[in-house]
Amino acid sequence: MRNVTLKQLKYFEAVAATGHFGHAASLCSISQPAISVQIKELEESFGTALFERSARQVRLTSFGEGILPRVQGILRAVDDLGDLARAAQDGLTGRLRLGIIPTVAPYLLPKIVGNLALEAPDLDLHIRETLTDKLITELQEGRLDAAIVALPVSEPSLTEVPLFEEAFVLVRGEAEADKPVPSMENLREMRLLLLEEGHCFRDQALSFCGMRSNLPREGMEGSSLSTLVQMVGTGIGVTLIPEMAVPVETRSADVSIVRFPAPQPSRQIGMIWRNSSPMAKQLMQISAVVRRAAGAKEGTSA
Amino acid sequence: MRNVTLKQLKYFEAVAATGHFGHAASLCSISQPAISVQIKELEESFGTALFERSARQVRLTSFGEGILPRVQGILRAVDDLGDLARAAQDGLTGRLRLGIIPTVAPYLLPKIVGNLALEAPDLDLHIRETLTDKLITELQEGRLDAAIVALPVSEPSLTEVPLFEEAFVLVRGEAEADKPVPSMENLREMRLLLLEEGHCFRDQALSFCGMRSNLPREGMEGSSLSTLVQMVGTGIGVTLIPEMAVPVETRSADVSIVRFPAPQPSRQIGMIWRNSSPMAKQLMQISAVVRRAAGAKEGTSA
DNA sequence: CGTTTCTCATAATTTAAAGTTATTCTTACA
DNA sequence: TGTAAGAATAACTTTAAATTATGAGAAACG
Repeated sequence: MRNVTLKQLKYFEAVAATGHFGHAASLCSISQPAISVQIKELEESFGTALFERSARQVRLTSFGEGILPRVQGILRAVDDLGDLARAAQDGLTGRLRLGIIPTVAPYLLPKIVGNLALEAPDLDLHIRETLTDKLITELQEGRLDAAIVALPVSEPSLTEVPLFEEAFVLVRGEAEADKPVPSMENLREMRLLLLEEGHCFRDQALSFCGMRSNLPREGMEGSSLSTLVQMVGTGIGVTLIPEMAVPVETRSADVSIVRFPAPQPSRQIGMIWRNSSPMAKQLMQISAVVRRAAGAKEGTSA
Repeated sequence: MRNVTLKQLKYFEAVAATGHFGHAASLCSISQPAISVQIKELEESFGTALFERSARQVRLTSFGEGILPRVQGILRAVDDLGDLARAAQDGLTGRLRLGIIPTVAPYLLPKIVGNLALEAPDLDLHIRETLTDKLITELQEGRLDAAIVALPVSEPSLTEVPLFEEAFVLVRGEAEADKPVPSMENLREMRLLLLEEGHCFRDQALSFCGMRSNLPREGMEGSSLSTLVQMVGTGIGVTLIPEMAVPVETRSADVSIVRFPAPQPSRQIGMIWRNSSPMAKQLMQISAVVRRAAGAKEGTSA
């Protein structure tokens, strides 16, 4: 037995609707024999007549009558697939699983969520905050759709798009507020508080200070920027934090902020996703939204 | 845009299930390129990717994930059509709209209904009782599937199948119970009570008595055999009824029954349906059930 | 009653779609 | 950096679905 096709079901519906092979044919924009043959094959597939043909009339058999609503349901369901597709492709809809590194998430997220809620209300946003390495793994395993990290990540299977440049500022005790900007040498002599191993910002800070990553002394690591700033407030040492974190983290700590003269230390934050991601176009749109949300200078294309 | 086909949906389901084009292909018993091409066309139809192909893995996109359950629903619905067909064709199932003439219905129906309930429990039986002319009209208009009437009807568009031969008996007053069987001449002199115009049995009775149909005198017509027998019981005249009606109609009336010597007057009851009816096979089966239900001598085939 | 008309079925042929094998391209992995 | 895995592409074949033309059966009509 040959298989049932959607075409046959469409023709069946048309004949049922018109009660006339010829009219059904023109309704389907094909010739009458084409309909006849396809209906016949459908009947052979079922092993039962769908229509009763008498000279002047074409009537549904009771079986045909029985399956008609089901057939209509099937055809409608198939059409709906197309509608879904149309809804899904243009505009930002559906689920977006976005990873963000911890040194960016708390400061950027409120803005992102707010902007996306406005500009992409149909987007179902899932956020995951963790270290860069983990984000990359999850991205490659298909458990995330995109991630916001510090560039570059230099994974050949991932596409990078810059979002904004983020300067680092020095956080020191409130007492030193009026002292001059320390030189590099000064900096190296200070007790620099760092994030734990794994945070990319830790490496970026070390790199700026021209230190090797195996330098750190005991008791000088914190698990978040917030902790570091609090530690600075107690006078243990100094630390670096990204510009973006300043308003939030220094609000309630006895610390002062120092901005370096140009060339300012900084890092580039960007968005990454699999090269193979079919959401690329949407992700590009989303990256633009995020960029605007960050209120930062436009990055150049990857 | 080319149309979506059921094949494509099947292949889509297979690839989604296996996460591998090659495996999906062998699952569908076709070659891998065939799957690739069909999936690609499906994606083009939708204007969106269904799968994300990276070198080692094939993953559903969120859109693909979204439509997968719907697609499975569609495929299942199509399979169900086939099941329905199988259920409908063999065995007596579905709706059967059966018409029966009034001079047969009350006596035959109880037996038919009982037997069909046993032998075709899945049959949804609709009964319509009315005059032959109306039954034939409704049959030809497709409002009935079959009818039980007196043969012949001689409609070229209808198939006739004999069910049984039914003798007529004379009903006269109880007082005349011991009188001899009346001759034809006697009969013509009696006041013959008849059914109203339109009943075929009226014509059959008249024909047996060798009378013209325009003979009847006022006040001698009844609307049912039951009425006629009651009238006979009051002594107004005599009547003819079919053998089958005897047990029911003479139970509570002061009448006596006379069976004629051979050649007995009789009529043939049969079943009719449209030549074009696709239920012909089933109707033939049903006619056999009805024949057995009537407990009558086997009729010969039409 | 034959004849015309309506309408579905069938036949012959063409066109289009779907499948096959062979090959290429990409990417991961040793 | 070469090898292997797996999807894509190409060239070609097979199969399915159209088309046009024709046939055949029943109703309708003069």
